Amino acid sequence: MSSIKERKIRKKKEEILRAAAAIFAKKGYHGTTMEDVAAKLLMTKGSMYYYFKNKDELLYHCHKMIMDLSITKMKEIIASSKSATEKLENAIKAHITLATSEKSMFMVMHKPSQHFTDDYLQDILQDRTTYAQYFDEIILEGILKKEFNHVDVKMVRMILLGALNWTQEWYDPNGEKSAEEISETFANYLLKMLVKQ
Amino acid sequence: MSSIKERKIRKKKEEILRAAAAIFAKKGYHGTTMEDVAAKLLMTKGSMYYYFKNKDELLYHCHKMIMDLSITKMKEIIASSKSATEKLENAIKAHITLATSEKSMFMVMHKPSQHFTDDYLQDILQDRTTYAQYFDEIILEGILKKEFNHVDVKMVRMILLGALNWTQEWYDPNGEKSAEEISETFANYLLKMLVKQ
Amino acid sequence: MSSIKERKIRKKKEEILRAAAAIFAKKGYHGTTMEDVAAKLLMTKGSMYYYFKNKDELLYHCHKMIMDLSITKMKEIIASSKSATEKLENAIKAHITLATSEKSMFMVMHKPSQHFTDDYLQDILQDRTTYAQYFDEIILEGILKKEFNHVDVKMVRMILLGALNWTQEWYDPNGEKSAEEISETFANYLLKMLVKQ
Amino acid sequence: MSSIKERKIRKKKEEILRAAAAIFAKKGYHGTTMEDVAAKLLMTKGSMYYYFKNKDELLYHCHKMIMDLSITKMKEIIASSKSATEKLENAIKAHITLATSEKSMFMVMHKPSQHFTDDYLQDILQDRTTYAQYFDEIILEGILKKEFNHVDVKMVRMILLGALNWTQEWYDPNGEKSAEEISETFANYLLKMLVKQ
DNA sequence: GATGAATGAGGGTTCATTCAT
DNA sequence: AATGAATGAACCCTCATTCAT
Repeated sequence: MSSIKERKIRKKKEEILRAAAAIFAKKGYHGTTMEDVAAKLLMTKGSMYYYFKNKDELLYHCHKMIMDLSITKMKEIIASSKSATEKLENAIKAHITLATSEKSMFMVMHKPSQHFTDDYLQDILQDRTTYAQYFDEIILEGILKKEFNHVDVKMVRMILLGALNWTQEWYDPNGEKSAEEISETFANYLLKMLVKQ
Repeated sequence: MSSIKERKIRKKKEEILRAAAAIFAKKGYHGTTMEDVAAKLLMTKGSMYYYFKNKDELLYHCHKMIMDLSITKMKEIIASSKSATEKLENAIKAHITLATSEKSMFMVMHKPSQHFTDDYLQDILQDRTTYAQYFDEIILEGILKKEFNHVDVKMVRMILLGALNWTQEWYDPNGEKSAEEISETFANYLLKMLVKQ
Repeated sequence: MSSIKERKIRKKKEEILRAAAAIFAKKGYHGTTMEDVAAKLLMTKGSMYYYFKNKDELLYHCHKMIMDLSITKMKEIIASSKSATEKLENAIKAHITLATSEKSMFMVMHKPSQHFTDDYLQDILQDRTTYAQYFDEIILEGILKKEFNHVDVKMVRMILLGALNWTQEWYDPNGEKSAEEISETFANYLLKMLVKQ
Repeated sequence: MSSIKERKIRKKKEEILRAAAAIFAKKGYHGTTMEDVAAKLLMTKGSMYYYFKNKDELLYHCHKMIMDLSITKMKEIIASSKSATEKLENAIKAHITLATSEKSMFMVMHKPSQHFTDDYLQDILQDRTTYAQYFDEIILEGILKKEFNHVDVKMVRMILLGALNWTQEWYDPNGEKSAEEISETFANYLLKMLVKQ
């Protein structure tokens, strides 16, 4: 049970993470100063150290925040009683939804090995593997259920994730296509690689 | 006609760019120091300024080197008298070949807007647009020649480029699949989105 | 109304400016390192950037400090209800007093165009012009009131300022003549150029 | 007797000194790079080291060049069979002529103690003392010959030199007054301090 | 005599981090 | 909980100087 105090702190932490993510996304991790983040929050540099013990921690928790969301969502999808085709469609849509609605957080995740070493890195890579495996699972399920062709699971997953992650490089909230429409289109085209015609 | 001296200097510049790219790829642009690059070349920091007037210039010329190669290759492919299907296959293969054989250079190109401003950025973005247009051209040609389905050109191109660029995130020269095999597999799957069945 | 904190910071800034001026005067602007200044104040190089955002700023504020004093003093003199002769005497004395009591600051002002560009330079030159005009004003007043001969105002002003500024090149606090005496002597001789005999 | 070769070298050295002086005057000693000087002469940095063994030497010889001219001229004036008044007039004119015609060289001489140490500095200061003494000599002669009032020689000399040196701060070859006219005016006013009326 | 290339010592500046208040 | 001030380690870049060719 969390006290009001704890909730307040947690809320503040999240605010900080969002501000940090926004700036990391724009300027890159190294290009961002603690000052930048503090300024965006109308705090002072020093104050942030009360909530996060250093800059790495900021980045690490950004990763965690988004990976937690992603993995939770995938678990739901996997657990649903849908066809593999529908699951994959949903996974694609969920990924794009997250990549666009949480664009900054998502962008921050680029190249963790450039910023972390040791434990944090292991942890993050583990999350990524987990996430990838969910995709593999769906694809495999589709193959077994004869919904999908007999594809090279890993290769197909790489194509999927590549296409999906790339969205955050070009997606523009004010662009001509909404995230929703992009999702539809992507699911449509990408499934052509898989489903029997 | 270039004198021996000019050739020597050009060679040196290329050496420097390769060393820089390798380290940029590993540590990121901001995470790389001029010292790092110099050390890799057994030079002193100061000497590098004889060849490139600052760190930005190093990054910029890495971009140019790889974009020049990419665009040149694409021009060849476009100009060839092949079917659109074959052209797209070749483009996919060429992209993967470059992304894997020149992995470091390729990785360096991530997020130019985080590192450049103004003219350099415009120049780089222009190159990217040009490159993207070649893909569009092939796809369009395929549609007109009835080789491809009537797809949304931009969306398909985005899927293609996403999948292709993502390779450099996971491709491992010592991995179980060679770049060649990956190319084949990718071309195979990706074309399913396009060609009539 | 200034808080204690503000006063403290202002005091610190002034300390820094005085230290900087002392070293600029001895070694010249370019010959002075931020380290030099910091060392004199028992600070670290980095700390100084908390108060002044760069080395230029240090020099600029030295200029401002002394020009403000000079101009304020001149305004007083001009506003006083004395004869032009007395005003000029007072101006001469004031100038020498400042040039000797704030020797370092004064010396720093040499050749602003070698150190500044653009706005700062314009600002400084404007102050100088203002200061020069006060001298012209007094001389002109003297001429109109028939206290002075009908001299070429600008030339006489140049002679005056040249002689006065030069003092800081040779004045020695331990020398045989006090600043006071020098003032007297200078006023005495220089007025001979002007007053009717 | 100097060979053609020696003369050629001497000429080149003088060219270099003039170029150096011009840039020292504009940018200050520390603000000037060997590259700057070389570029102005269409040479390479390295080549200059054939003629002058380092940057200090460049500055030192600038000083010497102008001091030699100044002192030579003063010797002539002193040796002439003119009245003290005329000698002083000539000295004033000579000084201004040099300060304006060799503006750059003249400006270079500012604050030798900021740039030299030890022997070079002693040497330069000695030259300055010598030069100052010539002025003192003329003033003293004027007093003894009853042409001048019984003034404080050193003070008057300081006023004279101050006014004269200051000219190079404001003299503009395209200004409304020629160097010639300035000389006349200055001699006229400055002598008022000295000559009996 | 001239030069291209290299060097290395510094200098200005930035910034993550700390800590007393 | 917050902050102002200080620190020091790095980093980019400059430049006088050297030297083989």
